[in-house]
Amino acid sequence: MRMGEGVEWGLHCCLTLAWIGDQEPISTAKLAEHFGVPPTYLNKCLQALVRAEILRSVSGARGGFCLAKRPDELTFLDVVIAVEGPDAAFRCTEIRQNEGCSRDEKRRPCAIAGAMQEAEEAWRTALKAQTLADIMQKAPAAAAERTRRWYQEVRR
Amino acid sequence: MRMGEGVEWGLHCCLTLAWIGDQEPISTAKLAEHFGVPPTYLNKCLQALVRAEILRSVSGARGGFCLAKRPDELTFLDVVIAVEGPDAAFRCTEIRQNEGCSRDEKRRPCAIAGAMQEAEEAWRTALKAQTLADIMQKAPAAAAERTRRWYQEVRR
DNA sequence: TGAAATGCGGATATAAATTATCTAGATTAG
DNA sequence: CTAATCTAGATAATTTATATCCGCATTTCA
Repeated sequence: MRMGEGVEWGLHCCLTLAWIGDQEPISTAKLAEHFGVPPTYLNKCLQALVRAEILRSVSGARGGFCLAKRPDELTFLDVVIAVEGPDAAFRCTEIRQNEGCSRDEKRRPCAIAGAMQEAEEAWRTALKAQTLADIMQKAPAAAAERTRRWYQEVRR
Repeated sequence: MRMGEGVEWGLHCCLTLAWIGDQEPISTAKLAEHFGVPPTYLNKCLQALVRAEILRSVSGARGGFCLAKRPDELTFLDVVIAVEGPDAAFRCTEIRQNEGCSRDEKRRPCAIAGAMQEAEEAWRTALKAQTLADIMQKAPAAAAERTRRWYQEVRR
Protein backbone atom coordinates (compact mmCIF):
# COMPACT_ATOMS: atom_id res chain seq x y z
CA MET A 1 0.00 0.00 0.00
CA ARG A 2 1.48 3.24 -1.11
CA MET A 3 0.33 6.83 -1.26
CA GLY A 4 1.05 8.70 -4.48
CA GLU A 5 3.88 11.18 -4.55
CA GLY A 6 1.46 13.95 -5.41
CA VAL A 7 0.48 14.23 -1.75
CA GLU A 8 4.00 15.13 -0.71
CA TRP A 9 4.31 17.55 -3.60
CA GLY A 10 0.96 19.14 -2.86
CA LEU A 11 1.73 19.64 0.80
CA HIS A 12 5.13 21.18 0.12
CA CYS A 13 3.65 23.47 -2.51
CA CYS A 14 0.96 24.63 -0.11
CA LEU A 15 3.59 25.30 2.53
CA THR A 16 5.69 27.28 0.08
CA LEU A 17 2.72 29.34 -1.05
CA ALA A 18 1.75 29.95 2.56
CA TRP A 19 5.18 31.24 3.50
CA ILE A 20 5.28 33.58 0.56
CA GLY A 21 1.91 34.90 1.60
CA ASP A 22 -0.79 36.55 -0.38
CA GLN A 23 1.28 37.84 -3.27
CA GLU A 24 1.45 37.17 -6.98
CA PRO A 25 0.74 33.65 -8.20
CA ILE A 26 3.60 31.22 -8.77
CA SER A 27 3.74 29.12 -11.90
CA THR A 28 3.93 25.35 -12.09
CA ALA A 29 7.32 25.63 -13.78
CA LYS A 30 8.85 27.55 -10.88
CA LEU A 31 7.46 25.23 -8.24
CA ALA A 32 8.57 22.16 -10.19
CA GLU A 33 12.08 23.53 -10.61
CA HIS A 34 12.16 24.42 -6.91
CA PHE A 35 11.35 20.89 -5.84
CA GLY A 36 12.98 19.00 -8.70
CA VAL A 37 9.85 17.24 -9.88
CA PRO A 38 8.36 16.90 -13.39
CA PRO A 39 6.45 20.08 -14.25
CA THR A 40 3.63 18.60 -16.28
CA TYR A 41 2.76 16.03 -13.69
CA LEU A 42 3.04 18.47 -10.82
CA ASN A 43 0.58 20.61 -12.73
CA LYS A 44 -1.94 17.77 -12.60
CA CYS A 45 -1.68 17.68 -8.82
CA LEU A 46 -2.04 21.45 -8.56
CA GLN A 47 -5.12 21.29 -10.75
CA ALA A 48 -6.61 18.76 -8.34
CA LEU A 49 -5.94 21.19 -5.49
CA VAL A 50 -7.69 23.94 -7.44
CA ARG A 51 -10.74 21.75 -7.96
CA ALA A 52 -10.78 21.15 -4.21
CA GLU A 53 -10.63 24.93 -3.68
CA ILE A 54 -7.39 24.63 -1.79
CA LEU A 55 -5.52 26.67 -4.40
CA ARG A 56 -6.67 29.40 -6.74
CA SER A 57 -5.23 29.48 -10.26
CA VAL A 58 -4.59 32.42 -12.56
CA SER A 59 -4.35 31.79 -16.30
CA GLY A 60 -2.26 33.68 -18.78
CA ALA A 61 1.15 35.31 -18.71
CA ARG A 62 2.40 35.83 -15.14
CA GLY A 63 -0.24 33.36 -14.05
CA GLY A 64 0.15 30.52 -11.58
CA PHE A 65 -1.22 29.38 -8.22
CA CYS A 66 -1.99 30.95 -4.84
CA LEU A 67 -3.35 29.50 -1.63
CA ALA A 68 -7.11 29.87 -1.55
CA LYS A 69 -7.49 29.17 2.19
CA ARG A 70 -6.02 30.51 5.38
CA PRO A 71 -3.30 28.13 6.62
CA ASP A 72 -5.20 27.53 9.84
CA GLU A 73 -8.20 26.38 7.83
CA LEU A 74 -6.32 24.00 5.56
CA THR A 75 -5.88 20.50 6.95
CA PHE A 76 -3.70 17.66 5.75
CA LEU A 77 -6.83 15.64 5.17
CA ASP A 78 -8.06 18.25 2.68
CA VAL A 79 -4.89 17.87 0.64
CA VAL A 80 -4.80 14.08 0.84
CA ILE A 81 -8.41 13.77 -0.33
CA ALA A 82 -7.92 16.34 -3.07
CA VAL A 83 -4.90 14.53 -4.53
CA GLU A 84 -5.58 10.87 -3.74
CA GLY A 85 -9.33 10.89 -3.98
CA PRO A 86 -11.92 10.10 -1.31
CA ASP A 87 -11.86 6.30 -1.45
CA ALA A 88 -10.77 4.24 1.53
CA ALA A 89 -7.58 2.20 1.24
CA PHE A 90 -9.35 -0.97 2.32
CA ARG A 91 -12.09 -1.91 -0.15
CA CYS A 92 -14.31 -4.67 1.14
CA THR A 93 -15.14 -6.98 -1.75
CA GLU A 94 -17.62 -8.93 0.35
CA ILE A 95 -15.95 -12.25 -0.18
CA ARG A 96 -18.04 -13.48 2.74
CA GLN A 97 -21.03 -13.35 0.36
CA ASN A 98 -19.51 -16.33 -1.38
CA GLU A 99 -19.74 -18.37 1.78
CA GLY A 100 -23.47 -18.50 1.26
CA CYS A 101 -24.45 -16.53 4.33
CA SER A 102 -28.07 -15.97 5.24
CA ARG A 103 -30.14 -12.93 4.41
CA ASP A 104 -29.95 -11.89 8.05
CA GLU A 105 -26.16 -12.05 8.04
CA LYS A 106 -25.98 -10.10 4.81
CA ARG A 107 -27.96 -7.25 6.30
CA ARG A 108 -25.31 -6.69 8.94
CA PRO A 109 -22.14 -4.95 7.79
CA CYS A 110 -19.09 -7.18 7.64
CA ALA A 111 -17.34 -6.98 11.02
CA ILE A 112 -13.91 -7.20 9.40
CA ALA A 113 -14.62 -4.34 7.02
CA GLY A 114 -16.02 -2.35 9.94
CA ALA A 115 -12.81 -2.70 11.93
CA MET A 116 -10.70 -1.66 8.96
CA GLN A 117 -12.93 1.35 8.38
CA GLU A 118 -12.64 2.38 12.01
CA ALA A 119 -8.87 2.35 11.72
CA GLU A 120 -8.98 4.51 8.63
CA GLU A 121 -11.29 6.88 10.44
CA ALA A 122 -8.62 7.26 13.13
CA TRP A 123 -6.12 8.06 10.38
CA ARG A 124 -8.40 10.67 8.86
CA THR A 125 -9.05 12.21 12.25
CA ALA A 126 -5.32 12.61 12.80
CA LEU A 127 -4.86 14.16 9.36
CA LYS A 128 -7.73 16.52 9.99
CA ALA A 129 -6.11 17.70 13.21
CA GLN A 130 -2.98 18.86 11.37
CA THR A 131 -3.32 22.24 9.71
CA LEU A 132 -0.85 23.96 7.47
CA ALA A 133 -0.52 26.61 10.19
CA ASP A 134 0.64 23.93 12.64
CA ILE A 135 3.39 22.91 10.25
CA MET A 136 4.44 26.52 9.70
CA GLN A 137 5.04 26.79 13.42
CA LYS A 138 6.91 23.52 13.73
CA ALA A 139 9.24 24.09 10.81
CA PRO A 140 12.41 26.09 11.47
CA ALA A 141 12.16 29.80 10.80
CA ALA A 142 15.14 29.49 8.49
CA ALA A 143 13.02 27.49 6.08
CA ALA A 144 10.45 30.26 5.81
CA GLU A 145 13.11 32.89 5.21
CA ARG A 146 14.82 30.78 2.62
CA THR A 147 11.55 30.31 0.79
CA ARG A 148 10.91 34.05 0.75
CA ARG A 149 14.40 34.76 -0.55
CA TRP A 150 13.89 32.18 -3.28
CA TYR A 151 10.62 33.85 -4.23
CA GLN A 152 12.25 37.26 -4.52
CA GLU A 153 14.85 35.77 -6.83
CA VAL A 154 12.51 33.96 -9.20
CA ARG A 155 9.63 36.37 -9.32
CA ARG A 156 11.30 38.06 -12.26
CA MET B 1 -4.07 4.67 -2.38
CA ARG B 2 -5.33 1.15 -2.18
CA MET B 3 -4.65 -1.83 0.06
CA GLY B 4 -4.14 -5.18 -1.63
CA GLU B 5 -6.97 -7.68 -1.59
CA GLY B 6 -4.77 -10.14 0.27
CA VAL B 7 -5.51 -8.35 3.52
CA GLU B 8 -9.21 -9.02 3.26
CA TRP B 9 -8.54 -12.62 2.26
CA GLY B 10 -6.07 -13.13 5.07
CA LEU B 11 -8.41 -11.74 7.70
CA HIS B 12 -11.34 -13.85 6.54
CA CYS B 13 -9.16 -16.97 6.42
CA CYS B 14 -7.95 -16.35 9.96
CA LEU B 15 -11.52 -15.87 11.13
CA THR B 16 -12.59 -19.10 9.45
CA LEU B 17 -9.71 -21.03 10.98
CA ALA B 18 -10.49 -19.54 14.37
CA TRP B 19 -14.12 -20.59 14.26
CA ILE B 20 -13.23 -24.10 13.26
CA GLY B 21 -10.87 -24.26 16.19
CA ASP B 22 -7.81 -26.30 16.73
CA GLN B 23 -8.55 -29.17 14.38
CA GLU B 24 -6.99 -30.56 11.23
CA PRO B 25 -5.40 -28.13 8.80
CA ILE B 26 -7.43 -26.75 5.89
CA SER B 27 -5.91 -26.64 2.43
CA THR B 28 -5.53 -23.57 0.23
CA ALA B 29 -7.85 -25.15 -2.32
CA LYS B 30 -10.70 -25.47 0.17
CA LEU B 31 -10.33 -21.96 1.51
CA ALA B 32 -10.10 -20.52 -2.01
CA GLU B 33 -13.21 -22.35 -3.10
CA HIS B 34 -15.00 -21.19 0.03
CA PHE B 35 -14.30 -17.54 -0.67
CA GLY B 36 -14.30 -17.65 -4.46
CA VAL B 37 -10.75 -16.36 -4.90
CA PRO B 38 -7.87 -17.71 -7.04
CA PRO B 39 -6.20 -20.59 -5.19
CA THR B 40 -2.61 -20.02 -6.26
CA TYR B 41 -2.64 -16.37 -5.31
CA LEU B 42 -4.42 -16.99 -2.03
CA ASN B 43 -1.66 -19.47 -1.29
CA LYS B 44 0.91 -16.69 -1.61
CA CYS B 45 -0.96 -14.68 1.02
CA LEU B 46 -1.23 -17.65 3.34
CA GLN B 47 2.50 -18.25 2.97
CA ALA B 48 3.09 -14.68 4.07
CA LEU B 49 0.96 -15.33 7.14
CA VAL B 50 3.02 -18.43 7.90
CA ARG B 51 6.27 -16.44 7.69
CA ALA B 52 4.74 -13.98 10.15
CA GLU B 53 3.90 -16.92 12.43
CA ILE B 54 0.22 -16.12 12.28
CA LEU B 55 -0.57 -19.42 10.64
CA ARG B 56 1.10 -22.80 10.84
CA SER B 57 1.33 -24.91 7.71
CA VAL B 58 1.40 -28.68 7.25
CA SER B 59 2.86 -30.13 4.09
CA GLY B 60 1.79 -33.27 2.33
CA ALA B 61 -1.49 -35.02 1.73
CA ARG B 62 -4.17 -33.78 4.16
CA GLY B 63 -1.96 -30.79 4.77
CA GLY B 64 -3.03 -27.17 4.95
CA PHE B 65 -3.10 -24.29 7.40
CA CYS B 66 -4.07 -23.74 11.04
CA LEU B 67 -4.07 -20.66 13.22
CA ALA B 68 -0.79 -20.42 15.08
CA LYS B 69 -1.99 -17.86 17.64
CA ARG B 70 -4.84 -17.53 20.05
CA PRO B 71 -7.50 -15.24 18.56
CA ASP B 72 -7.12 -12.79 21.42
CA GLU B 73 -3.44 -12.49 20.64
CA LEU B 74 -3.81 -11.92 16.92
CA THR B 75 -4.37 -8.30 15.93
CA PHE B 76 -5.45 -6.81 12.63
CA LEU B 77 -2.15 -4.99 12.51
CA ASP B 78 -0.31 -8.31 12.56
CA VAL B 79 -2.21 -9.48 9.49
CA VAL B 80 -1.89 -6.18 7.63
CA ILE B 81 1.86 -6.05 8.13
CA ALA B 82 2.29 -9.71 7.25
CA VAL B 83 0.46 -9.36 3.94
CA GLU B 84 1.19 -5.77 2.89
CA GLY B 85 4.64 -5.41 4.32
CA PRO B 86 5.92 -3.05 7.01
CA ASP B 87 6.41 0.10 4.92
CA ALA B 88 4.40 3.23 5.60
CA ALA B 89 1.94 4.39 2.96
CA PHE B 90 3.45 7.86 2.86
CA ARG B 91 7.09 7.71 1.72
CA CYS B 92 8.88 10.98 2.20
CA THR B 93 11.16 11.52 -0.78
CA GLU B 94 12.74 14.59 0.82
CA ILE B 95 11.91 16.91 -2.02
CA ARG B 96 12.70 19.73 0.39
CA GLN B 97 16.35 18.76 0.01
CA ASN B 98 16.16 20.15 -3.49
CA GLU B 99 15.28 23.57 -2.15
CA GLY B 100 18.84 23.91 -0.98
CA CYS B 101 18.09 23.93 2.71
CA SER B 102 20.84 24.42 5.25
CA ARG B 103 22.68 21.69 7.10
CA ASP B 104 20.81 22.68 10.26
CA GLU B 105 17.45 22.30 8.55
CA LYS B 106 18.44 18.97 7.10
CA ARG B 107 19.20 17.59 10.52
CA ARG B 108 15.62 18.13 11.63
CA PRO B 109 13.06 15.67 10.32
CA CYS B 110 10.69 17.09 7.72
CA ALA B 111 7.65 18.45 9.58
CA ILE B 112 5.31 17.36 6.80
CA ALA B 113 6.59 13.81 6.84
CA GLY B 114 6.32 13.82 10.62
CA ALA B 115 2.66 14.77 10.53
CA MET B 116 1.91 12.06 7.98
CA GLN B 117 3.76 9.50 10.08
CA GLU B 118 1.80 10.49 13.17
CA ALA B 119 -1.45 9.88 11.31
CA GLU B 120 -0.29 6.46 10.20
CA GLU B 121 0.67 5.71 13.75
CA ALA B 122 -2.92 6.45 14.78
CA TRP B 123 -4.06 4.01 12.10
CA ARG B 124 -1.70 1.31 13.32
CA THR B 125 -2.79 1.87 16.91
CA ALA B 126 -6.39 1.33 15.91
CA LEU B 127 -5.52 -1.84 13.98
CA LYS B 128 -3.54 -3.12 16.92
CA ALA B 129 -6.52 -2.65 19.20
CA GLN B 130 -8.67 -5.00 17.10
CA THR B 131 -8.08 -8.67 17.77
CA LEU B 132 -9.54 -11.60 15.97
CA ALA B 133 -11.33 -12.47 19.21
CA ASP B 134 -13.09 -9.09 19.12
CA ILE B 135 -14.40 -9.84 15.65
CA MET B 136 -15.53 -13.31 16.66
CA GLN B 137 -17.72 -11.67 19.30
CA LYS B 138 -19.11 -9.00 17.01
CA ALA B 139 -20.00 -11.31 14.15
CA PRO B 140 -23.38 -13.06 14.33
CA ALA B 141 -23.33 -16.51 15.88
CA ALA B 142 -24.95 -17.85 12.73
CA ALA B 143 -21.76 -17.13 10.81
CA ALA B 144 -19.71 -19.26 13.17
CA GLU B 145 -22.15 -22.13 12.96
CA ARG B 146 -22.32 -21.94 9.20
CA THR B 147 -18.53 -22.06 9.02
CA ARG B 148 -18.40 -25.15 11.22
CA ARG B 149 -21.05 -26.88 9.13
CA TRP B 150 -19.09 -26.07 6.00
CA TYR B 151 -15.99 -27.54 7.58
CA GLN B 152 -17.75 -30.77 8.44
CA GLU B 153 -18.87 -31.07 4.83
CA VAL B 154 -15.54 -30.44 3.18
CA ARG B 155 -13.19 -32.13 5.58
CA ARG B 156 -13.61 -35.19 3.51
C1' DT C 1 7.42 -48.49 -1.34
C1' DG C 2 4.95 -45.74 -4.68
C1' DA C 3 1.24 -42.56 -5.97
C1' DA C 4 -1.47 -38.68 -4.83
C1' DA C 5 -2.06 -34.46 -2.28
C1' DT C 6 -0.19 -30.62 -0.52
C1' DG C 7 2.91 -26.54 0.80
C1' DC C 8 7.17 -23.83 -0.78
C1' DG C 9 9.84 -20.64 -3.45
C1' DG C 10 11.20 -18.84 -7.69
C1' DA C 11 10.16 -17.48 -12.38
C1' DT C 12 7.08 -15.63 -15.41
C1' DA C 13 2.87 -13.61 -17.43
C1' DT C 14 -1.14 -10.48 -17.24
C1' DA C 15 -3.77 -6.64 -15.61
C1' DA C 16 -4.15 -2.36 -13.39
C1' DA C 17 -2.55 1.83 -11.37
C1' DT C 18 0.70 5.37 -11.22
C1' DT C 19 3.63 8.52 -13.30
C1' DA C 20 4.85 11.28 -17.19
C1' DT C 21 4.30 13.48 -21.61
C1' DC C 22 1.87 15.52 -25.40
C1' DT C 23 -1.55 18.33 -27.81
C1' DA C 24 -5.02 21.69 -28.66
C1' DG C 25 -7.55 25.31 -26.75
C1' DA C 26 -8.58 29.32 -23.58
C1' DT C 27 -6.88 33.27 -20.98
C1' DT C 28 -4.08 37.15 -19.81
C1' DA C 29 -0.06 40.62 -19.45
C1' DG C 30 2.46 43.53 -21.95
C1' DC D 1 -0.31 40.39 -31.55
C1' DT D 2 2.83 37.46 -28.98
C1' DA D 3 4.52 34.98 -25.30
C1' DA D 4 3.42 32.79 -21.04
C1' DT D 5 0.43 30.25 -18.59
C1' DC D 6 -3.53 27.20 -16.99
C1' DT D 7 -6.97 23.40 -18.48
C1' DA D 8 -8.63 19.12 -20.11
C1' DG D 9 -8.24 15.14 -22.57
C1' DA D 10 -5.40 11.67 -24.93
C1' DT D 11 -1.61 8.81 -24.92
C1' DA D 12 2.75 6.55 -23.48
C1' DA D 13 5.99 4.63 -20.10
C1' DT D 14 6.85 2.73 -15.76
C1' DT D 15 5.79 0.36 -11.70
C1' DT D 16 2.86 -2.44 -8.78
C1' DA D 17 -0.57 -5.86 -7.99
C1' DT D 18 -2.61 -9.92 -9.40
C1' DA D 19 -2.38 -14.46 -11.24
C1' DT D 20 -0.27 -18.62 -13.04
C1' DC D 21 3.25 -22.10 -13.65
C1' DC D 22 6.95 -25.24 -12.52
C1' DG D 23 10.11 -28.12 -10.00
C1' DC D 24 10.86 -29.80 -5.56
C1' DA D 25 10.16 -31.34 -0.63
C1' DT D 26 6.98 -33.38 2.54
C1' DT D 27 3.34 -36.33 4.13
C1' DT D 28 -0.60 -39.66 3.96
C1' DC D 29 -2.30 -43.81 2.67
C1' DA D 30 -2.97 -47.91 -0.01
